[in-house]
Amino acid sequence: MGASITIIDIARMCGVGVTTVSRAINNHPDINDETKAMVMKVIKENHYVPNNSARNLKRSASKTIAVLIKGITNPFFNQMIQVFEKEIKRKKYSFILQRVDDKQDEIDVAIELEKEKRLKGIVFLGGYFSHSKEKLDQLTVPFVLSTIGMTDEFDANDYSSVSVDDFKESYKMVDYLCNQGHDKIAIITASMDDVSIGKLRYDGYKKALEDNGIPFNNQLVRCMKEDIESYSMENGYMVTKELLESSEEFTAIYALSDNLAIGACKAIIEAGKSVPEDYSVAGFDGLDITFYYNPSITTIRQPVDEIAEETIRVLFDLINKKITHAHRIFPAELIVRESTKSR
Amino acid sequence: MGASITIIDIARMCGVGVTTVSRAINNHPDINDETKAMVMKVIKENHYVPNNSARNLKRSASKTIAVLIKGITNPFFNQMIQVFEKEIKRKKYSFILQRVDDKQDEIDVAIELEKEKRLKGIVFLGGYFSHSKEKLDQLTVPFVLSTIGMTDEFDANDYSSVSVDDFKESYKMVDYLCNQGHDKIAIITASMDDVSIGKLRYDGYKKALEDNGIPFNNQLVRCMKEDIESYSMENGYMVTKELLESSEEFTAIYALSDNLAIGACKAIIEAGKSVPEDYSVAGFDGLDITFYYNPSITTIRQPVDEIAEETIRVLFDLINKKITHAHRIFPAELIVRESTKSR
DNA sequence: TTGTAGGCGTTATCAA
DNA sequence: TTGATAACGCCTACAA
Repeated sequence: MGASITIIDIARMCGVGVTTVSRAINNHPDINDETKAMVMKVIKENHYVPNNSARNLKRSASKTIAVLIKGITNPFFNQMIQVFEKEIKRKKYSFILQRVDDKQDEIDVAIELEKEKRLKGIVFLGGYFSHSKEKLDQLTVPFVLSTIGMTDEFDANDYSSVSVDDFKESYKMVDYLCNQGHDKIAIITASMDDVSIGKLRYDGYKKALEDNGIPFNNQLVRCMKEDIESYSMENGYMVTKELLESSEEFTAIYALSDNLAIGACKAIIEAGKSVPEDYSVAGFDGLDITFYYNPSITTIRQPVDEIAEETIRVLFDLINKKITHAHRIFPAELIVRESTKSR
Repeated sequence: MGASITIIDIARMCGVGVTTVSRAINNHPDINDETKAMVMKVIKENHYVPNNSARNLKRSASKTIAVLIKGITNPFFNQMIQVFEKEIKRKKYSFILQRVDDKQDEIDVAIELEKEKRLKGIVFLGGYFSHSKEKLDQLTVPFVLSTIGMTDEFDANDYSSVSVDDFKESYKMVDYLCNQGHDKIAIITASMDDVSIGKLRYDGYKKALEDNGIPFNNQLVRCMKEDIESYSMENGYMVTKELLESSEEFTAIYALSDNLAIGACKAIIEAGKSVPEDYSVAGFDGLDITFYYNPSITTIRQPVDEIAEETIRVLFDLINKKITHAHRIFPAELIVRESTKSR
């Protein structure tokens, strides 16, 4: 214990120099096959494992990509991560997944990790993004924002992104509800000071109402509870309960996420009402559960795999200096299911 | 770019020695407050970030705990991670979350990480566990298996664990179904060569049938599809569809996980049948969604927070050498909801 | 309170 | 094909 076995120990045991051992480990060409086999055998027998800190310290560059993920709660991140991993490995790079706490600054984490692991590129997944250009400039390797809503306050030349158009897709859903004859559409949205996807989707809602000549009713705008996990089923449940208990009339609820929508359905069903007979409910994201829920839920399906693949493609184009920046917008799909009906 | 700024640069810029800078960074007592402030100011201005690899390399020990998680898909891991993080921080330790691929060997990952980060302890979360004692012995720091079903083939003195008794809790559920008058209970289970929780829960099913004098019917045992993500809604859906299309009679389905149960419900509803009127459905785990699903789902709720808290408690007892090993079993709770009825 | 110097475990450079 | 040796960036006796 304590003094772990090192490359020097192995070298001694093999009667060779450390360089030779290092060559064996790292598959260098300049080494005799027999020597290599012998070294590897000794390594196996003694369970020698190279120290990564020392490696990273010494190595000038390593072929590794980090994915920083904020709000690991989001269920479709899992699927994206699968794709990231597959694509990154296909490029013969290795892949690090780093969770970022809600309170942590993802750029700070990225800067630290970049030095520690000699990263070649970074993917930021989820969360809001509001950092000064000065801060972004501290990142010396290419990075891509994936599935992160950005407002216009950023210079598009300063970063790259891959996502859907949250404003437009949100508009699409609300417009659909309007076309189904709904004119009292409640929304479960983020807090009013949200500047990311929450705001974009909310803006889509307002614009769709406006274009359909439906007066905006502030009483139908319901923000998620601050003290409950955001975008969660519980949050949708609580907010909807309150809405139902209020005297406000409405025929449809548009929730900013599928989980919120599920909570909404539950609250409605629990109140002895029915979806969609009494109230239509629509979500956003296209989670698997929306298909399995009863009733199945009308939603906007984000093309998760495509977004993930394109994210990696853009990142490598950045790494290989084929481009300096890029913004890719994917269309999402309105999936009409049982939870909404015309009236 | 390239040559990143180092502690030596900072020292030069400040006109002090590196030791002083190091002291400032690491909050050492032996440093003049003014000097420290000055150093920190220069660090801020130049965006200096210490290189973690160098730190880890030099440090003989660091107060950090790693949580290795296999199958990040499992929804209640998120909740456990929250607790881990909170508890570990409360002990003034820092916390690393490391995802382990399905194909990776978690012990190998742990060994590497232990050296790289000078870990003080490890939590293994999820997955199956079948490693030789020889391999486990390569871990030189304490570790705890959390929520990992273990069969008897291990010497209980070789490791520590915190979990529920999967056999007993599974028995409880099936026994309940029997008491409700069900005698044709289908099960959606893991493949027959599973040696972990899958086997334990399946064994509980068989024993409960036996104790209730119900003949075992192999036709009612349905294994998850190998080519679909295990324990997923989709898997439960496909298996149940097949079961319904077969001529086999049954009145209840017991699924080894809540997600499987949800898939089962969907298949039943889609077939024009009703839960629980035509078929009762029961799950296992106690995920939030079981409350929100329609109908709400009868399940076994694992005391997630308690398990997580106890895991950390045991780990620190191990670290502080208060104990040499421990096995904690938590009781789980049968929650009867709408998806099951007596007949 | 501060600075100098040695070493953590590797890999890269160079010479043999 | 090999091996000695100098970094990599930091921390920490020890000395001042």
